[in-house]
Amino acid sequence: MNYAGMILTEPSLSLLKQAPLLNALEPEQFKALLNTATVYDLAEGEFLFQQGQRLEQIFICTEGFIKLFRLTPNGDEKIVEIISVGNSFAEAVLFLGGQQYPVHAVALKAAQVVGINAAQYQQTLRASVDVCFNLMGLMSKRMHWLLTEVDRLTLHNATFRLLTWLLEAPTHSADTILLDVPKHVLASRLSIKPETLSRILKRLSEQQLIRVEEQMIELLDRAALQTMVALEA
Amino acid sequence: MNYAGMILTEPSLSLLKQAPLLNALEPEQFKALLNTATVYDLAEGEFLFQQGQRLEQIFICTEGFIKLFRLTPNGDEKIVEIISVGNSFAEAVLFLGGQQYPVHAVALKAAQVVGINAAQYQQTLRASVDVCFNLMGLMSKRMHWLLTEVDRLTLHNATFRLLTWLLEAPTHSADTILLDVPKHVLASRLSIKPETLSRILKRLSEQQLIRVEEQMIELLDRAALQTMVALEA
DNA sequence: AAGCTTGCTTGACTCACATCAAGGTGAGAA
DNA sequence: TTCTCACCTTGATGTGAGTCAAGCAAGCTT
Repeated sequence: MNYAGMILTEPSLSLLKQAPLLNALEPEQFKALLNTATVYDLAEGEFLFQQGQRLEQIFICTEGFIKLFRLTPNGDEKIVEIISVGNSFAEAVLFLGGQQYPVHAVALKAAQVVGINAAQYQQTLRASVDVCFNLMGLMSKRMHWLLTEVDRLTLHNATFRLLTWLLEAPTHSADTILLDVPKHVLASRLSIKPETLSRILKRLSEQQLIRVEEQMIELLDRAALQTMVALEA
Repeated sequence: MNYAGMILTEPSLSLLKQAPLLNALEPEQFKALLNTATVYDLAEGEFLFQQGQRLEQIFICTEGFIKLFRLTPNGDEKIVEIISVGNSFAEAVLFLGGQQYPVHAVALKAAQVVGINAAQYQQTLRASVDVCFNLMGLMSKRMHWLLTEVDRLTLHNATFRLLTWLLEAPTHSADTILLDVPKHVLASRLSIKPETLSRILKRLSEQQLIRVEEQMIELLDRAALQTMVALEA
């Protein structure tokens, strides 16, 4: 953990400037925020913060992946979101007003995160309606995403959730998806057990719809998959 | 549908003024919004808008209940939220930017809704950071709620969802809950089938934890229910 | 090389909840 | 009164996905 102005490299800096949370700022405002920002370099598996913790910073990921998840006393874990480079999280701190934060945050692989003082960012918000609008747009997007998430969980089954994920996933080349996380993480993301994911992948393979090889999933018949989703959605 | 300034009764007006969306407004701003607002008097079962529709208004419920729900082609319905008097909805319009609205809205019983011009409200937002903060606070609360909703759906079973609902429900007197909607609506709200709800209620009754009579649910042992929830939560 | 660990797969079993189907009850209509 | 319709209940049966347990392969360590 170090002060941001000093140690951030150029690529990270330009990433920060582009982040929706910051991109409507005047250069001086941006600098001011950076001066009190802290940089966290996290090793794989290292916690950034824990559920229930009281936070004073909002975060922007500049390297690696951050996994946000919830935990039940019996140890069940549900991944709420995987934060990738350029995205912010924990903006809720701005309005939660002293309440505790609702998720855990841990680095999936080595990651770098910039923490921005929430109180100070609030001042910035108060100073600029444009920045407010940026943030509101962001929140509204997140809400919409959460809404469709609730949808998927209630209206649809595990296969459907996997299918929509597959069809929206960033393809490496044409119809090939390269998993950047182990399969059990994907499973949790989709709220299914690793065993079940394995079975579904197997079934889809037998139906000649996909081909799985290690970390790679190839969509053999994208059209067919799309109609499967369409029929049920 | 009529112009709001003319036909709104006094109680509805004061309700509007208290709504989080509007309560930071200057009196003139409030009046200006009202002048272009429209009032919808809906009969039971009447649609306010449909999923996929392009909206230009945000809404505040001043009477009755509005049910927000999603529909699949095969007719499955999932109630996303029940809006009661004093609450706003469809604020997402402000940031969705010409996209279609993600839910249906229909009156559960006779209801009155005030529709406020979204573009004009945006102007108001631009004019006042305080109003922005109000709205952001509102959105952040909703997001938090959605998050716990995803939680309940994935981490917990139907009985648990009913229990948490029971414990949070507005009690009529002491430990008596009076359902203001038919049971199958509650079922959908909890993402379970009416039959299953019926069975769960029966089981809890047999365990002497609750007593059900028509529209009334009495919590016979609130403490026991709370520990049940706590054990699993 | 032998042993451990981690991630993945597979099979047998279980269980919560859905589905299908058949009543029951009360309110309002004819 | 009787019909009908909406709402609710109950039983029989089906099924998707979780649980438990065993085993395999690849990559480590020592």
